[in-house]
Amino acid sequence: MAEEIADRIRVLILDGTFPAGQALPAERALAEWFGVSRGSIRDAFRTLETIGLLVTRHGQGTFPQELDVDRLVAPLASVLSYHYELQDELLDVRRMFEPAVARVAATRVTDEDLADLERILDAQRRKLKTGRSVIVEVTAFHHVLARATRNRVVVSLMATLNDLLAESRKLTLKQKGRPGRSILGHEAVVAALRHRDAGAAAEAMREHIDQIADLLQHTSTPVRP
Amino acid sequence: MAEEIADRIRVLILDGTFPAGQALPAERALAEWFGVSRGSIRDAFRTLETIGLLVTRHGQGTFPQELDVDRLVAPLASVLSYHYELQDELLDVRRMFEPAVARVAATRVTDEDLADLERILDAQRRKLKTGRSVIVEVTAFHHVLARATRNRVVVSLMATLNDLLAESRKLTLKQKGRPGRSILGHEAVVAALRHRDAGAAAEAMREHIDQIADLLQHTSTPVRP
DNA sequence: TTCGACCACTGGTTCGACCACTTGGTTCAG
DNA sequence: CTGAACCAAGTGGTCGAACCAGTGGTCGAA
Repeated sequence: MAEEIADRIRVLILDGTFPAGQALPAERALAEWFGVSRGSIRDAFRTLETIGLLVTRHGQGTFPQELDVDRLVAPLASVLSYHYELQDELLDVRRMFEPAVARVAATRVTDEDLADLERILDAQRRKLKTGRSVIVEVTAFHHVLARATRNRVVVSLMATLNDLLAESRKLTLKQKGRPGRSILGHEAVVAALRHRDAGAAAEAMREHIDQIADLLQHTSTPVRP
Repeated sequence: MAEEIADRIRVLILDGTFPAGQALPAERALAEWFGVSRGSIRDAFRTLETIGLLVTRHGQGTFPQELDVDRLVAPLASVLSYHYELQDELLDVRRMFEPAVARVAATRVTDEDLADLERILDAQRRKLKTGRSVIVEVTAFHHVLARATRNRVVVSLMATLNDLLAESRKLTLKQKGRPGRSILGHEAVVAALRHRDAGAAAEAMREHIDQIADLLQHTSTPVRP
């Protein structure tokens, strides 16, 4: 079966027989090697491609892909984003998760991280004055915060949550006075980080998320596109 | 391209044109309908299959799959499990996440959940007396706890973490006196849940995880297989 | 009615051919 | 010698036809 081929190729990639950056044998060669048809090889390649283990380049070959945690959760995001009934649960998760992230970030944050966060807040303030959307800044803020934990899995999970919550953000950030309140929450978090105060950071983030959750609860559910 | 076909089919599934439980048109029919070859349809099917949106049954047809969050993160787990250097970071994540899970679980736990938890602890105690491995019970404990949050995303994330941490569990649970201490932590959590005491539940879980982290820190890193 | 053979579907696989793209060498005009 | 244009070989992308292998219904004989 093609599934078995996929498994065998996966093992060969992960054990280093096929190093990243170097093209795999051609589809035709692999077909002959495994004693199956080229179609089966292609089926296997499609599977490995969608889980982010391979990338094919027309005319050049098929290449093993470096581990990229972000890409691994991307399919999750793409599918879940169609299921709006999960949005509440995702916010729930974020409410459980982000205060802890802020707490850890406070113990590991670097001056560079703080500078980045300040820059983001500055940009956010400028956009607020002209009434432009601050979704980009809000998302970036949470990303840098996750990065400050020095934990790749945290960064990845946060990226997923950010993607999935983009929809609800569009909603909350449109509301009167909401963007202003959002930046207050962020500023409180940054202040806590600057003092490396883990408890205060977690508390500030908790309040921030609670505010958002509160707003969402008082908002009609988003219309389907 | 096959990728475009996959997108179009995905939309048709998610908007209900192809309801779950009812077979899609045959590959040959879809090929003609979209004006592409059967191979391209099959390529698209493989992609949609690996992200858990389709399931094919030989001789019967191809069926849209009900949303199953577990299946969505399964590829993540399968790949990450090959990268042992992420284990520390994963424990880190768990330490951020599980106390919050326990906190929320305390507010939503049902009597059935509590009964299940008690049953698991009983089994764990029995196995302890005979010195058998309690990995299954430990894993089940965290699963039921996640279930008690009534949040499918939490259950899914916890399942992933559980899978990924199975390796390190084998290590810690082998140590002298460790299984006994593990059940003490679990009992404290259940006691807090029984009183619907969110703060105590979170605190108990925090202590429990800290103990595990402590043990892992004093343990040589696992050998690569 | 019951059972078995058959048939019409389904996906699974194979093969051969051609197209599209990339690369690197070759050729030829300057 | 230089540079541009060309060409050929290799790659993945696509196509079509054929056959294999399961599934479920139909039909007919017992």
